[in-house]
Amino acid sequence: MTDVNVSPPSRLAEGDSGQPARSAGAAASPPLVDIIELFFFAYRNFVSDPDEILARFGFGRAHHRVLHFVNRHPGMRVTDLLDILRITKQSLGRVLRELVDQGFIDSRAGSSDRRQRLLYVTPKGEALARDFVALQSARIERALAECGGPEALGNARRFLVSMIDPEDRGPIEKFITRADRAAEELRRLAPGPRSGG
Amino acid sequence: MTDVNVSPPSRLAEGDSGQPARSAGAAASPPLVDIIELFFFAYRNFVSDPDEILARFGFGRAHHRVLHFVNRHPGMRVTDLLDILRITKQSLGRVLRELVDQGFIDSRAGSSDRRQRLLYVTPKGEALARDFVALQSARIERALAECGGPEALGNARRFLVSMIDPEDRGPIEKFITRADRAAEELRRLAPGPRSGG
DNA sequence: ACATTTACGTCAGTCATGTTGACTTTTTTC
DNA sequence: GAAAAAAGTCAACATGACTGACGTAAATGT
Repeated sequence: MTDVNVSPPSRLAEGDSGQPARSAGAAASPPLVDIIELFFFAYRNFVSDPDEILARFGFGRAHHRVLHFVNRHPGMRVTDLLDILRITKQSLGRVLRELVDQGFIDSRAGSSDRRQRLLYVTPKGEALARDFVALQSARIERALAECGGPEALGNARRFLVSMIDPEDRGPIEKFITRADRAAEELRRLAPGPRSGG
Repeated sequence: MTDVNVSPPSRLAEGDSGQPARSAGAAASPPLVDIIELFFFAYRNFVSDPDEILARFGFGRAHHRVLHFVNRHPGMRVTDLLDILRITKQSLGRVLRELVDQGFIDSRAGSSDRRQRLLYVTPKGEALARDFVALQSARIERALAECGGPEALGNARRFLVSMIDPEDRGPIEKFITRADRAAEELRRLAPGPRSGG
């Protein structure tokens, strides 16, 4: 099973087509431990991309997450955000209040149900959210380009989806497609005032 | 499900021919934002796998990281660990002390340089570290199996490596290969009672 | 030999972000 | 009109990061 070459230094750079060694419970270390570690290091770089910008506003990574998801889903309720982030409303409350106070997020009462607070990014908030997406997208683009073929994007997406708990995938994919569709809609209706400013 | 191409599939194909929209604030969202979000959700699931076990010992994720890396690199110095984890020695100190006090990690003075504290997992610590690796490996194996072909592992590895800052890759790859080689060595010398096939 | 540097540890304080639990207000729903 | 839901708030606490200062032992350089 572990006849996957461990020694050649090029192991990481080259994809290797060795077999994954189906022995889930016990041993099976060698070929998968590196994925565990690469995932750790990659994610650490990934989330630290926005740090410098965040620091300029006195924000942390929690602010980034909140801003990102509100930007992706304008008009979302506080409860929706809690479901996505899986934190308590007390934790969210602090961060959200700062974002609202500093004019990055706007919170309006729902029209059909006035108990709800619907969350929107302000233009200022949208600009910041776009900066973050641009930063992280640049890293992903570079990575995909390094991977070569045009199938790299699909491969990465498939892998990441498969890494998610099956029971979480439905909601997450629904969330993503809905947000993408809404963004596309917006782009069609109001083309192009962006990127100029 | 995996072809969440909600928008014109052109973006990535054009990625190289067109300009990569490098300047912050340019357009270019649709196909990459989903990767950003999938990375977030996937990593969250990934790191929460060991939580239940950790809680049984009153440990947190910091303990997991320390134990993992010490297990991977027996005899590593405290400074090495600090370099890898990129935290301060004060932060590491607390966690490390708890792991030593509870008998998961052993800290011996170096023989050639007696200022050094060389870190080793105890049998108890090794068992725990192996549990964590088994848990996370199971998720990765399942994901790779879902991705289909035998090239899925290589694809994932390439993608993750490419997501890492280029200047970090050398040290990280060196670390991983060295650890793999040492582990292989150990397996050859002392074929444990544990390792299945 | 002595000064410097290195490796490690520790005290003291702070910050960011998470947690529980209890409670209120407003509004919708049954 | 009672119950439930959405949101907000207060208080207390845990974790894991941070800075800065200081101490001690051992290696190293001149």
